[in-house]
Amino acid sequence: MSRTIGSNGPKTMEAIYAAGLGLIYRHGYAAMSLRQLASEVGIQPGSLYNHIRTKQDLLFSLLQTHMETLLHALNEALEPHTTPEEQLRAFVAFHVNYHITRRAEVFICYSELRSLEPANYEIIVSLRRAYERRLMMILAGGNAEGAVTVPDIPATAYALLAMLTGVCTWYKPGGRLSPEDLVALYTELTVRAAKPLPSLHTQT
Amino acid sequence: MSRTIGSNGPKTMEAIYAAGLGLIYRHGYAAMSLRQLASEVGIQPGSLYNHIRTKQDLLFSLLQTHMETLLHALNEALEPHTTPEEQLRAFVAFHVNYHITRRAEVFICYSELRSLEPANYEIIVSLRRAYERRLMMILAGGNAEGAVTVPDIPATAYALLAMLTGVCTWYKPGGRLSPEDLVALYTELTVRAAKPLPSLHTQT
Amino acid sequence: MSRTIGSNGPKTMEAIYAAGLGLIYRHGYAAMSLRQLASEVGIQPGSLYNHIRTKQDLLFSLLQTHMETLLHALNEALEPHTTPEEQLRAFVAFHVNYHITRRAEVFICYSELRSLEPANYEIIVSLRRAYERRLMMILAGGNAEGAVTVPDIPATAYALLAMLTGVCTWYKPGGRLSPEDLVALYTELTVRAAKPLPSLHTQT
Amino acid sequence: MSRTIGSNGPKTMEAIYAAGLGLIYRHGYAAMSLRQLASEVGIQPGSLYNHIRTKQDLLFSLLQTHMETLLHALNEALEPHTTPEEQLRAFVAFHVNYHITRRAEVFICYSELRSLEPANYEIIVSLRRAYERRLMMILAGGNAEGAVTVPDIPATAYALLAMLTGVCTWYKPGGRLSPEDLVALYTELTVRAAKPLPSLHTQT
DNA sequence: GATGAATGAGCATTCATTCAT
DNA sequence: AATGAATGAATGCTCATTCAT
Repeated sequence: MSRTIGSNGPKTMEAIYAAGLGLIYRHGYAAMSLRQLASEVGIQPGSLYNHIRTKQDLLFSLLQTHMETLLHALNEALEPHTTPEEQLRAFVAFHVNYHITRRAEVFICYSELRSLEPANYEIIVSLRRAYERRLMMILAGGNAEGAVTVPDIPATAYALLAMLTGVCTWYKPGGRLSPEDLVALYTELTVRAAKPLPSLHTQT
Repeated sequence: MSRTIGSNGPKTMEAIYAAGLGLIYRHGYAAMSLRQLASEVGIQPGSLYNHIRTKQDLLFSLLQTHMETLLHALNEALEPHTTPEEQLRAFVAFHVNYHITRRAEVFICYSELRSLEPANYEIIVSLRRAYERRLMMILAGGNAEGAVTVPDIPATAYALLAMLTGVCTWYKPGGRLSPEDLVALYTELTVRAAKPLPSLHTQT
Repeated sequence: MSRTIGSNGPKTMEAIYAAGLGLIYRHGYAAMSLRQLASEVGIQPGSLYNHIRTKQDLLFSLLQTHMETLLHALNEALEPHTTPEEQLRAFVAFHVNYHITRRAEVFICYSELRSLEPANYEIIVSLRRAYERRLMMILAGGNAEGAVTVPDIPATAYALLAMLTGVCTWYKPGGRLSPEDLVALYTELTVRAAKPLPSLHTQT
Repeated sequence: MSRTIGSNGPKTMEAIYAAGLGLIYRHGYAAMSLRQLASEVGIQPGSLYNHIRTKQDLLFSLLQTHMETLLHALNEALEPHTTPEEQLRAFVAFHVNYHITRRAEVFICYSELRSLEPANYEIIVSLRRAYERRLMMILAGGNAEGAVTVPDIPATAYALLAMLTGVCTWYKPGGRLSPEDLVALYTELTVRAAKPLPSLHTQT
């Protein structure tokens, strides 16, 4: 009803990204219609195309921005740490904190990979591999020093990442456990899993 | 003019479920069209309605059948075991084996919950909670006995389930690691995570 | 309002072709909307797709059917005739008669060539070349015998075809001139143009 | 932010007409979008409206300018000639030369008549009728003097015009035949068609 | 004179579903 | 149990046009 008039440029763009992120998170890319999106933003469907090229492009931008921000933030978080165990703890703390504050981005970055066209898929997947490699290198460093001992580095990395990322699916802000609790919990589980049980090894 | 070849009779139903499972797994429920499904089955779209009531019904049947089969199989797998650690190992072995052989069912059972209508959603989620409770009870039993010591039972259960279920997303049959290797690996990681690091506790 | 129900197969198909032909003739391919077409046929827009694959396909089918029918009919019309002048007269009579009874088909076959996708374009253009070649061969036969003398066979053929086809743009059934009058007129003009002016040649 | 480069000032108008002519010629009025046009001109779609009132107006201006220029040029070309045969030859030479140098204008002036709104249509069609009347009056003058003898003046005029105008559809600059060749060819064909075959008439 | 963001209508096409046969 | 033709709503996207800046 209330007709907005005149240039509204960058605000509209941000609103589209924000609303698009939420809709894809809640309903999925295929199930989100651009009419819904436009209506949440408060413009007509056709007007979306002053800001995005296609629906696919919106998804790709969302994922790419997220992955690049994530990688950059990870690098900053790991920088000060030198020993494998410190790095592992820093990784867990960073991952959990980042993932519970950006649940939507993280979630769609896993769930909507299949909605990407092949060329876009390759780009996002290679960014994700770079992220996974950081964890693998930490584990490898630990294995080398003996501070950390994991059975199979890639498989363990995938297992730990799945565990840590899973927090997104059940964490709700304001719930029983605070972010700090979660970081403590996941750090404990990860560090345990990454170290051999001394008794077992002593006995062997 | 007359009867076109294609699947017929009771086989059609099975073919619809099998093709539907694959399509939802690969493309997602919203992105799968009943025309695609019919064409994979070898019938006309209208003919689907001799076998299913609606698209939603097909999804629900797939998930419900999966969850009930899963729960039943879990009960059988846990039955012979009595101590918490044995039960935990049995749970991991069962979960990993089952999940890597039914990757599609397992995957859509997580990813397509949001595509369920509210009534159907409640039914599936409560089945899933029953499954999760089994793990929580094992952990609780372990904590009670001291054989296993986890910081927060529900949170640990979710973390472990996420880790174990994650195997579906990267396991490919015929890959570097055999199912037995995976069971061994995940058992090791789970048991480590579920037991305190003696050094820590000795020192405290 | 009045809902037509049940199978109406081949009739609908014919109605789509007939209405499509008329709409493309009157408004042009680009300016014809499938909504218009559906409404002329008396069905919903989506129902068109039970009969045609795409809008482009409809255009192509119309043109291809026309060109193949035209070529076939020309062959029949020319068959009984043997001398170049007889063949030329038969060609003119056939062309004029056919073109004033199928004005729409003929018109769109010229005007909508540019609306065809490349692959379809090639097919239609090669059919049209086959038609033009028939006239060129008649002229060549005449030149050889001396019964007919034209300056440049391809250019003359194009000129005559343009002249003869032009009848479509101004002929209206029931007008001042009957089809027979037109055939007589165009035959006279064509035969005159195809024969040298004796005076000119005597003098040279 | 500030002023974008691109065409500016009075040149923009010319660029719009030139690009519009080419686009309508190649794709047709309905199939040409103002976005395409703007992009060829190097401005934004909205900026077009500083120069044209509507898309329809652009088409009308193009056709009106063409027709008025054409009529004026014809008058100049015919002025020096007095006998019907001289006038007929002058008409053919003018028409062919003009049409092969302004193929686009000529083509759209026939093909896009139907895209004109009724009021605009009437104006253009009446200009075209004035052009056709010039040829009819030449033929009538010839018939009166006996120098030229055609069966039915309007029909013959339409036939000849169609033949002469057809040159646009197949002439390509730099092809096998030069403009002079074409003028000679079309003059020959026209003069032949406009004169009776003496032999026929002697025998009758 | 140009921009960029907006509108509202319209586009070709696809969808889940129905139903007479 | 299957078909094929239909529906009506929805899809992503494009259109000519407007207008504050």
